[in-house]
Amino acid sequence: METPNASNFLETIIAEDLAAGRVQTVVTRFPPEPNGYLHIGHAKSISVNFGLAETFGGRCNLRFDDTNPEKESQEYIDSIQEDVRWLGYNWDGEVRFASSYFQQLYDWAVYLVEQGHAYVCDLNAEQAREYRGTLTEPGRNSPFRDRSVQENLDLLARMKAGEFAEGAKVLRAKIDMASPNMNLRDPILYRIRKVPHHQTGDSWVIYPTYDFAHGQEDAIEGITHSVCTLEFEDHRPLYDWFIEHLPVTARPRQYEFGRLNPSYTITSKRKLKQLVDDGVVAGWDDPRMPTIAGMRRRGFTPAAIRRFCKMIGTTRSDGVVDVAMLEFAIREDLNENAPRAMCVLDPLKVVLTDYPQDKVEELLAARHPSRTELGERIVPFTRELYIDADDFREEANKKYKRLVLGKRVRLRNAYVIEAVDVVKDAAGKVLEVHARTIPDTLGTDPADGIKPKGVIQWVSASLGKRATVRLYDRLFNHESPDKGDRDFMAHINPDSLRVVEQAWVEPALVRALPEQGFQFEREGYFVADRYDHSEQAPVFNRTIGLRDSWAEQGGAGE
RNA sequence: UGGGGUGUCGCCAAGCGGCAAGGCACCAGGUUUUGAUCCUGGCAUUCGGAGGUUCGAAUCCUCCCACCCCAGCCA
Repeated sequence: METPNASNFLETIIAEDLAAGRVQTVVTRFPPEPNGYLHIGHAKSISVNFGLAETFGGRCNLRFDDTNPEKESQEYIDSIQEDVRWLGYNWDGEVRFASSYFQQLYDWAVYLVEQGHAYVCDLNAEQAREYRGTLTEPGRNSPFRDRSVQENLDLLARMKAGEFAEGAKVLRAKIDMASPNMNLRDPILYRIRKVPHHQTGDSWVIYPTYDFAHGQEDAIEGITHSVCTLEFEDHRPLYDWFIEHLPVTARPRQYEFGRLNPSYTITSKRKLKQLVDDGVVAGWDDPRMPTIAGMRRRGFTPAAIRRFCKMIGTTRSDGVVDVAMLEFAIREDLNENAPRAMCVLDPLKVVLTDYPQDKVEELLAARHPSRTELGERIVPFTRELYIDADDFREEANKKYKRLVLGKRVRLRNAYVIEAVDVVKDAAGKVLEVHARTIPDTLGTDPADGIKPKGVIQWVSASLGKRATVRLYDRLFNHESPDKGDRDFMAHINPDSLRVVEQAWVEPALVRALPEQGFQFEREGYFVADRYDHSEQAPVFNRTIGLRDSWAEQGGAGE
């Protein structure tokens, strides 16, 4: 068998395990807790886990790590499955739930008690913290640590039966209160929570902790490589301890990689939830959110997200990835695949005084500049048009390549025109531009040799359609909005959303399907809103602007 | 001041003792009916620092420094 070309440390490990015969088939899992929507950081984890299975011809499970019913809900379970599928991944078999292993987990807890490896502790949370010691001082043994097996068995059964109040008792592993690794100072296995569970209803009043559940879930499912993020590294000795002390039939191994931290972004479910709850954004799927659902609504494609995840690599170092890389990924995809169209965001009327009043020419325009197979669309040309106010100036220096009074410009996919006059209001504001069309300039330069310097987009004033365009920008104006103890709420970008209620788009655009993406030439990439767009009331979201070296040079400021 | 990690170009990242890949960003040209795309070229005598081993070190050894994670009955 050919050894796959290892391109990251996990692939190297797996390739060696396969080569050494330690595992026959690679089985990984993506194990989200259903307590929030998936975000870009999860996309990386999904890419890593499903990607590993794919690379080595193995399997990847989707398992909900639902051991804490208080924070979880069906809404999250549904959204997570939808997001994973949307990203283009298929999990092996049915969706799994940690909760479906509750009985097995409980039986193993009983086993540990029988072996003298676990005990019921009556310390309350505060006392437990005191007994635990600190990072530099060892903890002290709980006064309940030496209860008899018989008493522990009885107490555990009564915990399960609901005889005790929440917080009154916990089940703990008997390991080492002096361990320098805090996770080994008699960790808690079960706590009492008298709340119904979204999957198991009220059949349980005690729930296993992450530490007692995760590795065993992996063992039950035959996971060979349990991949998680760096902060769980200290938990690995405990993960291994349970596997070694329990009669499990498989031997999963945990490996950790560095989580994704994109700049100008937060990826904490708690904080994202706060943005939603405080109304800073319209919901988990607000296009400004770094959630999968939000990015989807923003116009990102699964391919671009997957590409980005591959691009950033998988390592054990933990840093901040420039969002510019994510932006590159979506631009690359959309540049290649999005049909072109014309949209005017800040309309300024242009009247072609030499063009017949009722004449309409149905011009043909390529859907894509290089992919001719995408065909053409019809764009109506009329006497009155809209161009962007920013594309006209009464006077300008030679660096300005748009329409200037007395000068020419190419109307994209149409004629070259020359501005001959302006109409202003009392305050001197330009209301409309009068221009003339240069004859025979469709698809060719002017016969007189005076070539226009630039090209601008336009929309027929009489046949174009009105549309709502939402211009999104990054949600935070700080590169690391929540690093350290920074208050991320103080770094919200107040201009993260600008709604243009009366943009003009070429008529064909109103028939766009929801979620269809376009490049509005010279503006950026846009998508018909997944929920709000309709032919009668078109709504487009800006996914990302075009690269703009003109603006970068300060051109916009001239 | 305990334990566990990580340090290669502004950012991500290859490299695993033989003479510093690649991508993003940036800069300079060229093409262009999108100031986009595309194309070309530039961008680490140096790998957190200091010693040491070696003919040879980003790669091995020693010490030091910086940053991240851990004291939830969260995951």
